Amino acid sequence: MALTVSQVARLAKVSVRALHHYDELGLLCPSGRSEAGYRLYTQADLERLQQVLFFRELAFPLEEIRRILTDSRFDLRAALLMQRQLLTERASRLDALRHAVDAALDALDQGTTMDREKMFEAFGDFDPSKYEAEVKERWGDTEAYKESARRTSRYKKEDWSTLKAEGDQLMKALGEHLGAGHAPTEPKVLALAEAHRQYISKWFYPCSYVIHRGLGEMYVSDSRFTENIDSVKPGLSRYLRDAFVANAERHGAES
Amino acid sequence: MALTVSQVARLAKVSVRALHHYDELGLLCPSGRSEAGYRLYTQADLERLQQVLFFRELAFPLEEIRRILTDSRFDLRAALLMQRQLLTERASRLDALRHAVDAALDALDQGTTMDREKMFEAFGDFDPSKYEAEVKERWGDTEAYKESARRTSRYKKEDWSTLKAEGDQLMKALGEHLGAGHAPTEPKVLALAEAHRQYISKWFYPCSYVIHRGLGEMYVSDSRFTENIDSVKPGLSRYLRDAFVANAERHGAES
DNA sequence: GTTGACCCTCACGCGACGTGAGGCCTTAGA
DNA sequence: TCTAAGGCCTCACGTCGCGTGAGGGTCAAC
Repeated sequence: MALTVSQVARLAKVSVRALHHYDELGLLCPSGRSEAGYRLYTQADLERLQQVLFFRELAFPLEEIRRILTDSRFDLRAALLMQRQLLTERASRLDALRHAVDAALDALDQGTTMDREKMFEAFGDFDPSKYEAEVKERWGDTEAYKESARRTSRYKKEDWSTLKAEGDQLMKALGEHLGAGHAPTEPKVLALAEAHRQYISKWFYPCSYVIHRGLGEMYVSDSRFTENIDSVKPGLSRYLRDAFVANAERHGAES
Repeated sequence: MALTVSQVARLAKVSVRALHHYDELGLLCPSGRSEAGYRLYTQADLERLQQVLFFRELAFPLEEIRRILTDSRFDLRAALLMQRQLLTERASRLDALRHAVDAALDALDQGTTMDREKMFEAFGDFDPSKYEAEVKERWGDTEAYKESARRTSRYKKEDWSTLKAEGDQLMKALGEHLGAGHAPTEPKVLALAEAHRQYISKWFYPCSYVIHRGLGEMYVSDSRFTENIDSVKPGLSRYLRDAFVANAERHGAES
């Protein structure tokens, strides 16, 4: 019942070369080899390949996919729920792009010039896959992770829009405080840090002060987050970290 | 009013390096340079960048984007309509992927094994961007191209599903004739070739016998099409070409 | 004048394969 | 049994679209 490499390639709509590559990487190794050295794939291999392809579709780097699938804590159901969530987010982004095209068409029809910010607002990424995978890895908080996946899997486009608007609003407000020279420990700033923690609790998972503080540390220590957040306002990631730390301290979270 | 490279990068959510790269490629060259050699971008440059990013989002290779935008026949409105269409197709595909995830979740919940074909059916590409761009380039039939873009821009998800099902059905039927050893010139096969021509006329643009014959030639001469079509049944692309040629000849199309 | 942010060109490297070379294996048909 | 076609293997160079860093010049505010 084993399949050879070309049979799998045809079935899964990937190239033979890709399957070789995945074998080399240890991402998807065939369960067996014929006496001639031919790769032989089983049903379990196919199931693993499906997971690989879902994650690949969601732009996860192959090495990261390998790590996720190899992790002893890997849970297929949780993975599928997360993948579903991320596909939903992708669809939402495609919608935004379509609206951007419509706006460009309108501008063209009316002979007007599009606002610069509006021209590009649908591009760029807040890629939740990076966020979620990192949370999972950094804190090993499987319950929080699962809760997040469970909760967001039910979100519709409108939910994602609301969620994103709310998050962007918080970031913007914090960026303005930074720009105005307010210290991250000022009450107004701490109130926003608290609002951010509650935003996470509301939309993703229960976010304790300890976790929230860790999130702030991660914003600074991981350049992917730093870059994304600092695109709102240079220095914002550090500012958030400081505010989250101060917020956690005033609520008695242990160091 | 000119913008420097970092201002544009921030606005458009791309990297400075990407903008350098696009300049090198001749894809997006700044309209000016300061005395110090700094790149200076204008509003027109921003508009071109928006087009670049739309096409990039749709996975067009950069060299191809450059060719399209540089083409004297480039029409912004037609491009936007096509981009809109392709984004719709992408959204449709995301939907299919989401259904695939749901199917995997169901199978997991019920402890069953997914059908192999179903496991992977949402993966792989019939990428219309390749098709449309090639049509535009090969035949320079701008009217047909525009008609196609105009028509399909109004299609909804259901339309795309119907369209795709119909196309797949035709391919499958032709593949079965190939498998059964029927010559491409047999009446039954020619009837399917005619149905295919009408399918194109119905869903995309008026497809003359000359154009249809050219489409068949393209299926054979361009490995991207050959591979895709031959994945249905090996040798199908050549078979289609022969059937389309014969169909055109029986309808008096000039050689 | 100094400093920090910005800019330039140059160039190596990465990830995910595509492509082709050279040669062994399998199967069906003569 | 032999042959031919299609399949498989490993090896390795190359492509595309940048990321990253080096070395050095420019600009504006203090």
